[in-house]
Amino acid sequence: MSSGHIQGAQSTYRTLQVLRAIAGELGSGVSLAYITQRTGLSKPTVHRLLQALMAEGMVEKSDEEGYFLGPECYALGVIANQRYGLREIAATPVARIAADTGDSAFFCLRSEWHSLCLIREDGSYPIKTHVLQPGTRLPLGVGGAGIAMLAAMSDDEVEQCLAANAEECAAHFPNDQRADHLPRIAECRALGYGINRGSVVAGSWGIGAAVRDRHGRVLGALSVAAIESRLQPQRQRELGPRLVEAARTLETKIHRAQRMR
Amino acid sequence: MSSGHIQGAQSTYRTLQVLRAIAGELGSGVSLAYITQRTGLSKPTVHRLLQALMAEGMVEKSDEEGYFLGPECYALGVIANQRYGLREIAATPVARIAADTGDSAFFCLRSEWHSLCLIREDGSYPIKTHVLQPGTRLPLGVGGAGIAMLAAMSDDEVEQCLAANAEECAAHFPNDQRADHLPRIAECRALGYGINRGSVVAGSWGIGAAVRDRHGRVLGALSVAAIESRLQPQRQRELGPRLVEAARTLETKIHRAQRMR
DNA sequence: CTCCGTATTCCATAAAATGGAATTAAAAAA
DNA sequence: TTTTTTAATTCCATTTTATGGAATACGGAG
Repeated sequence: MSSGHIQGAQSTYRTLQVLRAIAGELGSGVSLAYITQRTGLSKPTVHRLLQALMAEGMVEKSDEEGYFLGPECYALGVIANQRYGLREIAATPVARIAADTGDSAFFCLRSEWHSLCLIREDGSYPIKTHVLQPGTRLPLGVGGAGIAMLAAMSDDEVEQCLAANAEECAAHFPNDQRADHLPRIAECRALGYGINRGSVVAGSWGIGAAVRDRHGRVLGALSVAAIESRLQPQRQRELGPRLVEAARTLETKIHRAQRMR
Repeated sequence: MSSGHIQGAQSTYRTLQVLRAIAGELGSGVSLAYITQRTGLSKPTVHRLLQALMAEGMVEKSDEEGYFLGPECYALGVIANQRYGLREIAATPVARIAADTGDSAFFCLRSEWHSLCLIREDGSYPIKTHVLQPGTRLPLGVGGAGIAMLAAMSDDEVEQCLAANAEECAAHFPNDQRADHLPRIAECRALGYGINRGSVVAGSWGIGAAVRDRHGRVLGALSVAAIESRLQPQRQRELGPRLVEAARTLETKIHRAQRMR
């Protein structure tokens, strides 16, 4: 998928490809054949890598459901969380946005070419859109957060991303093909925030603002979702900059957390 | 470290070795030299693997502190958590043990040859031992949970573990050398629960019971810690079986969670 | 400037990973 | 039950990739 270019580390890339093919299906198990197909690797290769990953506890296999991520992945995540405790750091701003706006607020994490919903906080407004739940994984470029993240990347990365997700978008998101993405990205770059006008589920609109790490890489995005009527242009112009500001504040908090031991 | 034996996957093992060498220092960054020394791999090899891991977001580097786990590790953990949500599942029993006994209760996760504290819940008794915090990592065999986990493994694994941790124990835990471990393991196997008689910090005692997955592999352990005077033999005989029972109940919950999608 | 510890690059060699094809196991159909 | 189909696993000669010694570059400290 990603064109691994460090020389002499092919199998490292392949190992990670396999892990992510499994991760891509979230909690549900996947078959060897599926991984084979998704990664483009040969059957014996995938099988060999899986055996090794299983021996190390990174992957487990259930007879009924196939392969899924194992306890060592979980442990790695727990440890990464010590430094990288995005959930804790982002929880406060997300809650505040939800409280202030009355709508549902989110923090989504970038994961490969996808957006992974980490936090959801509902606001007080009685009609809530339930498209994004914690754990929901959408291709980048889809949804408010996804648009913001994609727009925050280089054209080159955008290109790679659209290529990587083309198939999935074609299958699940008829309103998120290549031609639909580009103008939204341009708009987002101009405004600073991304606008989702119901392309995932009709009537469910959203706004997102990207969050970068200290090196400028896109980490994730803050976003707000509401029904169409609550996100008309005037409110977009109100919420957008508010989200962007919150994203900036969050960024400095994250940078600080990453700096100290 | 672990003698990877699946043929044709050397670099997968090496990649994971590097990741774990970094994870082993928890949130703090490590140097290339450190990883080199810890894994026994050559400098160019480690360097190459790190470049690849960084390109994939599994590892990050800060100029001041060196390498640490990156956002993709975090994301993997979040996803593994969907199925493997040990924290959520174990939270209730841990809280109940703390409430019932009045002492601090813990759930520790097995991570390689270490015990990683996931959950700590304080009881009502006013003197608390603060040796184990969430995130604390101890060699297996050290502490109540660690003894229980180690004792639950095969003699062969115990051997590997002691070898792997010998250096660390020698450096940090003078009361946890090989000769100290073996009788404790024997005791634990006889009783069903492990007893830590202050070998980490004098006066801080503990009891632990191992938790296995559906395939019998050790996942982690429940434990209780208190000051010495609160864990004398009579109370050990009271708490031990209680912990074991809680561990059994937890196991069935975990197995059920792992079975369904 | 030099020394020293650390990180990075090079490249000929050795070793490991590869994948086509064969085999086996597991489901599905007859 | 047996047959058919599909998926998983093993084999092994071939080729590519990973390897690590040595050389080089970097970054303080004196």
